[in-house]
Amino acid sequence: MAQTKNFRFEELLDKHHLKKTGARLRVLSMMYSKNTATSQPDLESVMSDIDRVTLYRILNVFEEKGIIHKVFDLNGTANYAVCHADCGENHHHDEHLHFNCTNCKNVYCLDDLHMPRLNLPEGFKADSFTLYASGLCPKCSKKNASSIN
Amino acid sequence: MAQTKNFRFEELLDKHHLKKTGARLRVLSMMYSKNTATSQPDLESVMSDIDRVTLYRILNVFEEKGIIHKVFDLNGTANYAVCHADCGENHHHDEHLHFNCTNCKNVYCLDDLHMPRLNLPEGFKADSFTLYASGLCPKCSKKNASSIN
DNA sequence: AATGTAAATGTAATTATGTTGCATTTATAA
DNA sequence: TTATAAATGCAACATAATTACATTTACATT
Ligand SMILES: [Mn+2]
Ligand SMILES: [Mn+2]
Ligand SMILES: [Zn+2]
Ligand SMILES: [Zn+2]
Repeated sequence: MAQTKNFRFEELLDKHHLKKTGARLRVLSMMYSKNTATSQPDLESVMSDIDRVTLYRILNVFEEKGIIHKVFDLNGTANYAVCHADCGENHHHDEHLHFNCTNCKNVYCLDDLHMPRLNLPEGFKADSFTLYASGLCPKCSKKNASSIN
Repeated sequence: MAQTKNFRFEELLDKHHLKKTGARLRVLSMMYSKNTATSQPDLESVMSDIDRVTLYRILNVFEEKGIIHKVFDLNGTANYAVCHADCGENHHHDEHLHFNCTNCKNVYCLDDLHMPRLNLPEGFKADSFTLYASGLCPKCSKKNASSIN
């Protein structure tokens, strides 16, 4: 039931010493219910009753706490996805592939795809990597195959 | 001398059937003179006499023609860099590492670093990849090492 | 249960980024 | 030289994001 479901997010907010407000619970609920990232514009239109500034502040504090991470899609639009790795306050470890479907515009975090180790040119000291790919997601490539026009 | 230098860019514009205008030559000259990408805000402030809209249009047409490519840095800011691969009209092949220095904010295109082949989960059909890394560039890591406070 | 307070939200204003439509200018082909 | 398509400039608009400050609310403490 809905109550049990929300309890999980209340615990999460508690853990990070954040007050349990309706807006925060709704943002968490929405982001955790999908297997793709959520764009800022989508969040804004879905939660149009919540003030835009509040939304930005919620997203920022969630990112700081390591609850979500930001990823820009091919158009430079900010998208947000829940962190699965052991992310925490100012410690993000979201080194996975971000797949951007050119058809449905969804951004998928492909966590299980471990980052290939590579040796940078002399002098460069990397502390984080992100891999981007674009193309067709499973749903869209299937649709595409059936509609051979 | 300056005349010889500019001749190279005039040829480039010719090749792509673009008119040789002062604004375009200046943009080319600036981007080719650096070994890092140039941010849109930087371009705008350096070329403040050129209209903002004109600048956007120049960048867009250069990108379409395969002269430059766009890359978003860690803050989602648009940066532009010259294409070295065999890019052309609507054919980009800039599948290299983009290194974003967290200190000087410069974006480096590390062309020689070829993309590692990786197998995506069932159903995903990728047609382009980009690898991002962030950390310290050679200059900044050197500076950092000497100033142990 | 009442209350004090820091945290969170709302509101208004401002800045940055990017686009569109239209008038004017200019590069260049003829 | 001239005609014209291409390029630029300008005004208006749209969206994204931030800042400052006033108000409300969650929640710890009494
Ligand atoms: Mn991700
Ligand atoms: Mn590049
Ligand atoms: Zn798709
Ligand atoms: Zn640097």
